[in-house]
Order: sequence, then C-alpha cells, then structure tokens
Amino acid sequence: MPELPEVETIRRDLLPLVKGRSITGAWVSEDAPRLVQLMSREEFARLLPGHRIEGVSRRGKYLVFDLDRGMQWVVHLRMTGRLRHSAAECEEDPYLRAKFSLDDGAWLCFNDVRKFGMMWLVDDWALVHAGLGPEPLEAEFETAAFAGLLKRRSAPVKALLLDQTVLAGVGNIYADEALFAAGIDPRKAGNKVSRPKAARLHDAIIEVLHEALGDRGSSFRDYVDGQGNEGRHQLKVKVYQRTDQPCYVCGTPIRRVVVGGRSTHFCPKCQR
DNA sequence: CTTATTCCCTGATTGC
DNA sequence: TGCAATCAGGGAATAA
Repeated sequence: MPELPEVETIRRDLLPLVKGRSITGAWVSEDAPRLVQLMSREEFARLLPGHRIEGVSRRGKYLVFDLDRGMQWVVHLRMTGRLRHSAAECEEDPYLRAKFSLDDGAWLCFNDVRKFGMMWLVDDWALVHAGLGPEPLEAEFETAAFAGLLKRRSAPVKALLLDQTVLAGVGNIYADEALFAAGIDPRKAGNKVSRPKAARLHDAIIEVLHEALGDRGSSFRDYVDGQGNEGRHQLKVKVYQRTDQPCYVCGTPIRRVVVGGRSTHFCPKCQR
C-alpha cells in the first residue's frame, strides 16, 4: 500500500540511479492489459525507448519520470505495485508486469501481484492528476483552507482524508494514524470537527507523514523501496492493524470499523 | 454538486 | 488437512 511516504522514498532512491540515463528498451507483459493508460501497451513500449530521464518527481501517490522533449512517464503503484532498480536484468518473477533497460546496463523492474498499477506516457501530465488536492508536506497545505473544506462536507472525516481531491497522498495507514494523533473519531462528520481539532488534524497529518518518511515507509504487505528493501514504520504504528490490541496511551483495545468502505482502526477512548 | 457502493485482482487469512 | 468464503485496498465508475 504505497502512500506518500512510500512513493517519496522510492523517488529519492531512484533519482540518483536513473537521472541522466536514457531508456534503451521497454517491455510490458500481455498479462497486464490495464497497466498502460491512454495508449496500447505496444505503442507505449515503442515510444518510451530513446527518451532520457532528466528527473524524478512526485505528486500525491504518483511517481513521475520527467523525460526529455517535454514528456512524462507517470507511474501509480496502487495496491501491490513495486518499482525497483536492478543493476542487472530483472530477476525471474511471475508477477513481473513490465521492465525497462537503461543505457548503463541497469533495469527498472515493475512487479504487481494484483495488477492495479497504472502507467502513462504523456506530454502534459497535468491531465492525469487534474483535481488532486494540495501536497501535505508543502506550504500549499494550509490549516485554514483544510479546516474550511472539512466544514463544508458531511462525509466521515476518515473518508475525507482518503479523498485525493481534499489532499494528495494520504491512504488508509496514515489516515488512521493521523486521526489517532489528533484524537478524532474517524466516523465523525467533517462538518462536526471543531476548528481547533481540524487544526490539530492538519498538523498531525504532516507529523505522521514526516515520521513515516524518516522510517522509509511502512511495509505491511507488499511495499518495498527502490532497491527492494522494506520500510520500518510498520513497527511504529499506533492503531493501524492493531485491532483488539491495547492502546499505547490508555490501554483500551483498538477497535476496527468500516468507514468509507475501508477498514478503520481507532482507540474509542482517545478518539471522540 | 454530494455521498455510498461496486468493481478490479489475487495471495493470505479465516471458518467450518 | 482441505476447500470455500472473506479480506486487503486505491481509485475509477456507477448509483442515488
């Protein structure tokens, strides 16, 4: 489940390894019919080689390879996608959905068990991410605007944190963790969250994402970084997937409910 | 416009 | 132990 900290870790890993490299070959498995968006996988594999990678950036959970001639190669890992740098050919793997050779002999290997991952080759990637909300770790994520947005919505605050148009990059793990840190019941309607609580949630989101980034992300199931190594933050979560285990603050068993169609973990005593 | 639900996909987990 | 049902979840599509 790569969210902002995981995608950012991959970006930082890959940047020095691929910057300045040219793509010499591309292969997409015919068993991944939905991987390439907006064009056929054949066209994608034909058009990508020859491009030079000038940088690697990120927007929300989207990883973006900035190419020459104004093109962008955009990757979304969704649930189980992994994008790894390999000094040699990608190893044999039944879930390898695509691979890309570079001009220094290295490869980028895209592995995705559940085939939810997506890629685009575009010349105006704003079209792909149109409507994404602010970047939570940038100054554009403002307390007042965030609190105002919550005030205008009646959906559960947890569902709003998962809405990428509200803010970009938060998924199920960090939504639960931020709500715990702010002491807010995830089921509470956005417009019932007080201004001070909304401000606290705003700060908690930033803090939780920063901490997870420092731990190179959370590896609960499938996530690995750009070199194939696990993160460490799964060892430090306070509520996510801790159903029935005691709250670290008050000892009350952590509860699991479904909010916005997603499993949600919270402390019924610390979060009201 | 909003919110809620379904779908995609397959390995891991749970229940009998 | 075996096998079917359920779970996991990001985001698009659909329904209301």
